Amino acid sequence: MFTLSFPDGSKRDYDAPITGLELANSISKSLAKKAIAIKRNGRLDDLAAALGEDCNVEIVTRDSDEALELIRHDAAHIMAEAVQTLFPGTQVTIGPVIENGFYYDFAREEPFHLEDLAKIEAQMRKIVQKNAPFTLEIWDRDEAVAWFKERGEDYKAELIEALPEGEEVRIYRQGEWLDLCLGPHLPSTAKIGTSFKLLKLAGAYWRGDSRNPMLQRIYGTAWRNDSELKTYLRNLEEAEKRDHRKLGREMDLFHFQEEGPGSVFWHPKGWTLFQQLIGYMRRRQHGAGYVEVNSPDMLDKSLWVTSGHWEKFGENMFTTTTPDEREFALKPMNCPGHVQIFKNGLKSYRDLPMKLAEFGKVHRYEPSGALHGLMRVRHFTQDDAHIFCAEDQITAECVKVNDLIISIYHDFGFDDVRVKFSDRPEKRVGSDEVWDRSEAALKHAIDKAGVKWTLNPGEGAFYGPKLEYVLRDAIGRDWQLGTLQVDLNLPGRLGAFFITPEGEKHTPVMLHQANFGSLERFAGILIEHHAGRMPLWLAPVQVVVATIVSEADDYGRKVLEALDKAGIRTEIDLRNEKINYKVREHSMAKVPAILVCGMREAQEGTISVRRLGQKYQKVMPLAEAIAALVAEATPPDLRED
RNA sequence: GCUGCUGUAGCUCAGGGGUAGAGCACUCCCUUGGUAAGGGAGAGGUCGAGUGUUCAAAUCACUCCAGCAGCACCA
Repeated sequence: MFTLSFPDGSKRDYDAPITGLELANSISKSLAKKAIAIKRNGRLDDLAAALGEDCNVEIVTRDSDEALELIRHDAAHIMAEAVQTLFPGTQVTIGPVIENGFYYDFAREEPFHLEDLAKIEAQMRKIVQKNAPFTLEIWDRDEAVAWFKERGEDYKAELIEALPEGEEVRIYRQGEWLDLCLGPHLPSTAKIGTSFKLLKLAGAYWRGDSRNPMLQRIYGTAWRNDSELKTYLRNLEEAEKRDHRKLGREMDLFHFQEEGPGSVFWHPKGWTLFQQLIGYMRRRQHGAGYVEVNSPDMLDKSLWVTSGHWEKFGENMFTTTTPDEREFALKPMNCPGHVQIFKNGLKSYRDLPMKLAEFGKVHRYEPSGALHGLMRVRHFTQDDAHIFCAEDQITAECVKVNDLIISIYHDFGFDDVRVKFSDRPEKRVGSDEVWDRSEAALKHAIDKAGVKWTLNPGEGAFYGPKLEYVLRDAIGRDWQLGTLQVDLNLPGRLGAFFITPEGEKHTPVMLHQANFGSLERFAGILIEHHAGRMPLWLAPVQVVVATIVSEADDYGRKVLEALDKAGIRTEIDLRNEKINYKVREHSMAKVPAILVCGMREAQEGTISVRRLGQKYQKVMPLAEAIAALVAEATPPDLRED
């Protein structure tokens, strides 16, 4: 006898094993109809799975969140069957569920074409209509390998061979077709519904390793119903409108051109935004005890060899040979330069922690396929800083850095920052003992700071473990912004030391930190976050004064002058156009405030304020309007409240 | 870097073996109009670059460059 416990707290005893479907049926016919899987002690399983022991059990219906995962998983299987039906000889590899959808990687000589997606989708709909049941079979490992090999499915055979010893070989059959799979699955193909769509084609390396052959990946999305699918597709379209590359062009912020791949041409408006970011960061750094420095853009190659950068990143550095045949490299980082500044002149323990900050333009020859608007460029400005300290100061300094970064992001409206902890990579400098210490120190610090983090194994910098502060762009892609790294290696390699109270030479620890990270990338993220509608303090043009009739132009100029004096970035529109036209144009240009004046305002000394996104305007005395704008345009770190 | 796709006017895009088209933007003229497009006229392109096929290439083929999506990479 065994007992099943249900979500509502009730319990029932059973003498013989019972399947999920039987259980659902025993509760109610309607539940059985909606049931698509069970959850046993919190883990999903097939509806056909037998329950024979004490456990908590829950019937999963199609309305649940778990259903989405199952639908997408099944859709991947169905897509694989469809592809193999239409393109015999194609090998299947893996096909997992991802956020908002699924993909499957195929091995096939001939490339798929975009037009093929519609055919595959049509075939999928046929398979759905057949309503073939998904059934689980446990196969003998050797037989399974032989079976797949016989059919030319070398990748699947490899996957089975790679299964840990003692693990079952689970095969799910759907009609004629079958696949190796952990499951669980829906009861049958029709249960996935018809709300799916194949979206894109791409290449992807077998097992994620660029030394392996490239497979062909087909991405799809699947939802519970058409309205969910429609909403998702519409959101995708909306997100594309926020793309900073598109907005950058429309708002005249920056551009790229063929001669400078991965290099930004900042236009006056974009550069204004950029300068606001720098100004803000300078204030924050100053307030936190940093001093700003500037180090050379180009340094002798030997320095990069000593630091270890050459060994790891030599191929990604821009170099130049001078007429006297010295080889120089454009700096890909500021740290070696900052170490030189630290080394210049004897440093005492009294100087620690020493915090050097720089807005340095760094140059990295990024692979062509990695370039992406402002997010990934070959020349970018790092707001990076290096804290030289003693080992017993690491924790306290890291906690301060973390607090600073979080507070900075908060000022920009980013409250959902994710933090990843990346530990030692394969290719690294320094002994394991040093790595043990630096990883432990950083971990200790973030835990002390009370930050939630996830582990990113093996993704640390070559000289030390790192925290990555990650934000998401409009289309859901993640980008690293800030970082904090504990480095017990470079200072020693570059010969930095300080004098201890005992009068001994000691190697300092270096904390690498970047708050914005890349200013270019941060600007890109900001633009997407606000869909171009920047908060007043950041907007390149904060106010446009627009006159209704040319008799009001003189008054308009006075308004401009007053705003200028108040430090508001203002433009004036005296063109011979109707006010509708001017309002439309500046609204589309995402100017936060349009100050309109006609003869009425000129006579009364007022102004009509129209804020971006609002349908109505407010007429108020000029001085009052300016005061309100000045208050709002104050950067968050300078506000009184 | 790899796979697939794309490259025509400032922007968005149509066209397609017989030496180029639309809308918006731009310039000029008329219009002085009260909160998201007043009217008219005009100007603007070696069709990404190179090579080849052809009587003829923006159109076809190849190479390169750049961009887009994804993968790999990201100090």
